[in-house]
Amino acid sequence: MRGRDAADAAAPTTLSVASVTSGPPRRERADAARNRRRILDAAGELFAAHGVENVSMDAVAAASGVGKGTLFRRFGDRAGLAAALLDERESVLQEAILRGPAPLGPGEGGDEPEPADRAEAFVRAYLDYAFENLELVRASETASPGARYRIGAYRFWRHHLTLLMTAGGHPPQTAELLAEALLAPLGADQLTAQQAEGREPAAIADAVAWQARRITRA
Amino acid sequence: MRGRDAADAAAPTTLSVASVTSGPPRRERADAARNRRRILDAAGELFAAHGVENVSMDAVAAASGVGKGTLFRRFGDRAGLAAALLDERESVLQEAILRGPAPLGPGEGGDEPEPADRAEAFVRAYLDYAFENLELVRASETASPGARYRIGAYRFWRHHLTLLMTAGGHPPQTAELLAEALLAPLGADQLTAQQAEGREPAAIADAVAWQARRITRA
DNA sequence: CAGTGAAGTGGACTATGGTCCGGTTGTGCC
DNA sequence: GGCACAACCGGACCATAGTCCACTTCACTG
Repeated sequence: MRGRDAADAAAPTTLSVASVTSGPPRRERADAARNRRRILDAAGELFAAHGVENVSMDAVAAASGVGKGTLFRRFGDRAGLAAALLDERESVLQEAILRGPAPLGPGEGGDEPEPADRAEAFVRAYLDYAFENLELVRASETASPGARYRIGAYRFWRHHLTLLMTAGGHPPQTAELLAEALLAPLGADQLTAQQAEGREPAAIADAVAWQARRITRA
Repeated sequence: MRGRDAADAAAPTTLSVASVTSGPPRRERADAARNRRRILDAAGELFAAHGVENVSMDAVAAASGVGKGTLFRRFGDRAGLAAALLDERESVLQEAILRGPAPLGPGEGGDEPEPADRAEAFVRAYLDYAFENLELVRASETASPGARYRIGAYRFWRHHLTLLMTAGGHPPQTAELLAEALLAPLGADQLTAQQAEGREPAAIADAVAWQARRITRA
């Protein structure tokens, strides 16, 4: 991609998964907006009907009544498309983390929740979200190697956990490394593999949540 | 692939990365053996010269003087080829874990090393290995989504860590989940991303090693 | 040493993600 | 209204992973 569209767009409070649907700096042309909607709608239906893995980008383009070039121009690549589809549900979670009630969010002023509690709550909330949208999340993370770490949302999760780790008593450098280490088992590929092995989401959540508590306190 | 070669082969003590180079149940035909060597040699050179990412399977086939069909028949896919190339160095590590001196291995009979010490030693040894062969390991893990978890070696690492976790006092179910969670930040993709972000291998090792200790004890 | 069939071979073929660019169209400005 | 130009469009095009299968070769057997 020559990466114009997919790259620009503002930097809102919540780091959108791909910063695609948020308001662009200069208003988007009407035909472009129309095509975006069409693509998103068509992709949503196709994915729901046949499973994300089984839908080619060609198919999405065809079903949207749009050329392949347009599709890629708007979303960059397969991961970008998946990310855009995820965007809305994901920012709900981000919102809850930033401003929601404790322990997931900071809660009302006064009684600060424990970092370990917040970390555990985050892990559980994230896993709920991820398992509910597993195919899509996976597509957004594994389209190309390293895609996961480039997504805006990853930065958000990492930043959040880094803050919690710091609050837990870790020095800044270490905090970020630990945040990353804690995020690793939440990768969609890992979750998919575990699920394929017959592991229950609840069991996974328990294990990672325990780990999160344990790690948070220095 | 119709998966004959890449799938069969015996199950030796050390689970080879792809069980490709170990002795097959029925002796391999001479021409096949010769081609395998050719391919491995050519691939090794090409990878070293241009970087794993920049070498297409076509190029490997051409440089080996072998048809593409042969290449894929023997190694299944890109990941399989990378795995075969890794096989030797990797089984050195496995050997050290199974029978080497403490704390990485079990040591001489008598003074059993602490599980936490062994877990830390494993993490550090594995990271040494992984960083030294990062491109290849990455290719073996990310050629197709989920490839990592299908590789024989992954099972080996997981089994080893599961044992240590159990020894650390965790119930079996949890132990395996924690092993998996601890393996996650050792994924080549993750390591590559961290490195790209300017993180030092030593710092990463310290963080994950600390985490390993912390997690091992129930 | 010839016969036999399993194992092995190679390259044409398919599928698909992603790129390119000549032509079109919407928008702000005079 | 009409001009100018950036933004946008679409589909031909390319590269590459992986599949298929008609044909060849090895190694064992009588």
